[in-house]
Amino acid sequence: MTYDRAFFAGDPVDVARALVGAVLEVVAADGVAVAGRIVEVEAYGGRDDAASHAAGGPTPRSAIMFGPPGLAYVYFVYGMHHCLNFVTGPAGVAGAVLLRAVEPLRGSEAMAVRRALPVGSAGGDPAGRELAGGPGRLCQALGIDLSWKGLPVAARLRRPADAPGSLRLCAPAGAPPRIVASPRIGLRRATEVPWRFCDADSRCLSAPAGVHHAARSRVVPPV
DNA sequence: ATATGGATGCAA
DNA sequence: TGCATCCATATT
Repeated sequence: MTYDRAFFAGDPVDVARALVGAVLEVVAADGVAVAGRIVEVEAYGGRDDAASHAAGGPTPRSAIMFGPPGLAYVYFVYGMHHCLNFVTGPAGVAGAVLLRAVEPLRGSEAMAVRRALPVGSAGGDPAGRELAGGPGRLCQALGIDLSWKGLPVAARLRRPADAPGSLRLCAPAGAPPRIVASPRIGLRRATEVPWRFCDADSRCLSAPAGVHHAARSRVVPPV
């Protein structure tokens, strides 16, 4: 799997499912590099999706969702949190995938510092869920804010090394994850579509897979 | 359960 | 220009 423009040009639901298990590497503005395994995402559509920022057409905030695929869409919510999305679909068709949780792989110390959590194993959170289990936590742990909006997601390593302010995706390692689909979280509208995709075996989810909607959760085959 | 906090978008 | 809303989190 290569995470190039053609990959992101697909349907947000397909892209979301395919992203579970992928490794996200981030070099923040301060030069600190961290990496995490994507364990929870949500798909958002265009005008047809009432819960999408793109419902009702482009606005200054959501216009990027109507543009070319493979760019970061970052927005600010609740006065204190950032959320990271990847734009999907061909230009003219709005869509995005929200990154809701990653499992820390490298740089968990830096993540803990950014999250104002105790560094080291004394915190009693060995799974690291508090580091990046949740869309706002994820952005804080990875050092992502509004200035990242519009940045392309690179599929390959830039040489000799990625410059500060870069996003990169790497193919999953090991066995493919068991993926659970369930309704999206925190929405008031369009709660019926099961467009949240979680690694069923991860302990770093924002909330356990399917707890909110056990009856409407199901294991889905990989893309 | 509730306080927090600022941008966004639409109505007025 | 005002105001309800918002893809959340930490704390009680």
